[in-house]
Amino acid sequence: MAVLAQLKQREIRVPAGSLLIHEGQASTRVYTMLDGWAYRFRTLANGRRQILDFVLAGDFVGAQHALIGNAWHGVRTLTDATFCVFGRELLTDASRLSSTLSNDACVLIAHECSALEEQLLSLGQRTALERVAALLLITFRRAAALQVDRGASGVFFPATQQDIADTLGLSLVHTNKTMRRLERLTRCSLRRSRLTIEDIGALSRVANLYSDGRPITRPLL
Amino acid sequence: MAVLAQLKQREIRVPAGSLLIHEGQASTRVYTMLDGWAYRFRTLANGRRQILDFVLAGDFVGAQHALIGNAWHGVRTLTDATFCVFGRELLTDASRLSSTLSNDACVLIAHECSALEEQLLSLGQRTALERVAALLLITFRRAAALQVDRGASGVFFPATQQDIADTLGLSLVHTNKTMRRLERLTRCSLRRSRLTIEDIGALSRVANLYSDGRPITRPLL
DNA sequence: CGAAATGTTGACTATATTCAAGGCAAGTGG
DNA sequence: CCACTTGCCTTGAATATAGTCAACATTTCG
Repeated sequence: MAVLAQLKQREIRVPAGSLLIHEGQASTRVYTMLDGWAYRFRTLANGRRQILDFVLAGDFVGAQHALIGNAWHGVRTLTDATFCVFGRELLTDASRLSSTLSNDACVLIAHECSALEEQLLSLGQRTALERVAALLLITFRRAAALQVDRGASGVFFPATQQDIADTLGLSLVHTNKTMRRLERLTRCSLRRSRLTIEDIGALSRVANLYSDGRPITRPLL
Repeated sequence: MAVLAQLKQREIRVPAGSLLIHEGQASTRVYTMLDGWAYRFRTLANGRRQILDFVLAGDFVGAQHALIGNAWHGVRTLTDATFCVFGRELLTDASRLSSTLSNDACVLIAHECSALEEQLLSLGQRTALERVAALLLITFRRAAALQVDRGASGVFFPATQQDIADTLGLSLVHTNKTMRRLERLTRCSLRRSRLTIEDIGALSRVANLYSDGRPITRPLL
């Protein structure tokens, strides 16, 4: 912890819609999100965009860029957000600084891999309805875990339907129709950035999630 | 290196089609593949299978399982294969053992993340034709890098069309038709596990890859 | 209040899946 | 050596799923 505090350069506050990291950028900084929402994405030459995952408070940003040199995804904020800024030494020299720190970083990246795999399962094998259900469920769990009421009053989820479409590899129109259908089927709703789920069980059955709902424990940086 | 040799428990040789790691297994061992082909996968409750990526010589297997406790993918061999077996201390205590080792492990996992992201881009945004092209191209590059002739004579790629279909999130039939079409368009071919590419440029243009073709340098374990 | 962004719906089209049938190649046992 | 099986590849036809286009409603924000 003392080591962490020493490496911390400062906190930054950025407005909604900011490009925190460019695609292909070789970043010398690593961030952890303290507050707000963002997403990681890649864009194809023809302009189509794939959102890889959403970034919430506590998540790591820029690890790949620091470790690989330049990574091929960008990061953009969905809301105003605050980040804690570290130098890349946090990762590249972690083992020299603190053995637990270094190990924690590895574990966090491994968790990120695991989340990407679940998403891959969605895009490859799930129907549109299942994809939407899986995304809402996973997002709900993550956001709810950050709230004191554990999501009893619903959670804030600031993605537009276009964002969700780009996450799930579906068209905007089809995403819209599928969300309305899911809403009818399981009484979950996402209106005005507020996600509420009446019957988690019903949604889970539709989603066909791979991992069980066990709360994930992971280190904090 | 001395540390590595000390951690190495033994080498194992497994036949084609073996399940090296079960889905959901909490493994205490970590492997690096020395020779052969394998793939990582997850299965849905309804039986549909998503192949996450292919494992070639030099690749790490089981890092997630060792770091997270239990990870949700399995690993199965496509050919007879040999692995180098390490205890999980390789990862969990890496920083105490050697600072470069610990950092290298992080970098390898970060590369894996990056590869998953490219695959996510395929499943989410690319057409069937583009997906096949991207997979063949990436696989060709990886396999060619392991050969002395750099793939001049083609490379060995032991996946069946069903495997490829499960990798790309397509049906077997559509995969077949698309591969035939791609073969006509770019004069690449995959017959009897032998992948040859006449015109890399043509294939690249179809594939619309995100990352450029720069050879990837990464640490070896 | 008005403009711009986001959400909603229907009709039509394209892409991919499913079903079904047959082909080829490698391996097995008589 | 040859029939026979088995696994994998190939193709066409019918169907389902998702994408595109277009119009309009609603919300958000300046």
